[in-house]
Amino acid sequence: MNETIISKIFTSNDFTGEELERIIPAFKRVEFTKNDYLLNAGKTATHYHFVEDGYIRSFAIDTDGNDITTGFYTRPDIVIDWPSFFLRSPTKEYTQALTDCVCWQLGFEKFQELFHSIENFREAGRTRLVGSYFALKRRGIAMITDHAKDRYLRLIQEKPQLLNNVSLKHVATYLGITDTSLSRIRKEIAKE
Amino acid sequence: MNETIISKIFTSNDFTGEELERIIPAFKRVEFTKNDYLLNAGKTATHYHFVEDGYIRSFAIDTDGNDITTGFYTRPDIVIDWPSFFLRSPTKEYTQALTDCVCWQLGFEKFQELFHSIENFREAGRTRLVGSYFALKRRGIAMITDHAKDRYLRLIQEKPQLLNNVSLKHVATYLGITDTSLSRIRKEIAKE
DNA sequence: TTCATTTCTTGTCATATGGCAAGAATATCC
DNA sequence: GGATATTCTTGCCATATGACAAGAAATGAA
Repeated sequence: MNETIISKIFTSNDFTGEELERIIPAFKRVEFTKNDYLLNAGKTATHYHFVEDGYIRSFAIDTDGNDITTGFYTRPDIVIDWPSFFLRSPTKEYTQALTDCVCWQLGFEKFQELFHSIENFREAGRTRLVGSYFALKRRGIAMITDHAKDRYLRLIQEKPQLLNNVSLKHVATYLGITDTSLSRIRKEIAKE
Repeated sequence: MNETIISKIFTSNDFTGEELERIIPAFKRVEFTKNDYLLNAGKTATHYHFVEDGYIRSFAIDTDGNDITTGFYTRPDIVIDWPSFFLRSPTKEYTQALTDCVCWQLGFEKFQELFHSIENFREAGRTRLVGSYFALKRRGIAMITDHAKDRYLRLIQEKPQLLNNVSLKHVATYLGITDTSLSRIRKEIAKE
């Protein structure tokens, strides 16, 4: 039993020993170098990953050609393009390593095999997807009701190490503002 | 074979005749009166609905007590609180009829039965959920990159009849602005 | 190290949107 | 049908954020 992030995510709380013996070895360790793309717009996701180490972001290009960060991922997050992976269709988002990363990867075929034969695995997947849906909804409401400063403060509270590892311009687009505004917000917070 | 919205959603393109004979009668016709709640915050969703007629919205109450519309639904949309229904957990959103409505309802037990025994049904459900996820993501990006005016124009293009059936203050919160601003945007568009 | 590139900060000014309040229009209820 | 409540519009002013540009700082490459 190796002490990877996978064995912390799939535990005997939720799975039988036999199930774990099938699930855990199905994941393959992969490394990414800073700026590598895990997935490109136009391609169909054939794998998903759990982050063991490092920082990853997903982003979209809007109609004016601007790069908008849609998510940051770090240990022990899942990095998955749900629509692309499940609908077997080309994605419109990019997924990119922001630092050197270690991930654990699962391909679609093995996923299908586990999904169809292990009910607990199926349930865990559905739970995760619905959890992502919920998080997205919360984020949407925060975009409407909170000021950028509040969203920033919440982000650094939830992912304190993020700022040491990713550039502010990516944080800014994630928050829905420009890098200029973020710089001013940070200055204002520093003064307090 | 009655000509309901259900028999337009579940067709022989995606299901066998036998499957349809099990699925279609599982839905129950229900009516809601304007302002009825289909689901209240704090409760767990025990059903979901397809809209045959009328307008429905979902909304959340933010930390300052403001009512924020998170979605509008009309024929042939599905009205479902994904996290609550699938995770069997209390929702934080309200779902409310904005006009008198006719819907087709499916309860959790029958859903489970169909979900576990009909693979096509399972696939259709997953597709729908992932589609909702994708729509939410698009909306999030639009919130960041588009001006309220653009979001408004897109909304009336996608749901032209909406404005005849729901109040502008709900449209405003859905767009992420105040009713005052929406009023000015409409005035400006009218001038053009 | 040195040069080039990228990122971050700061200034000035423009603009989208909000807050509040008052009146007008509309819908609702008995 | 008339009273009441709700919704919508409009005016005034405040503010959060953007656009652009220039310089400072940090990072990366040779």
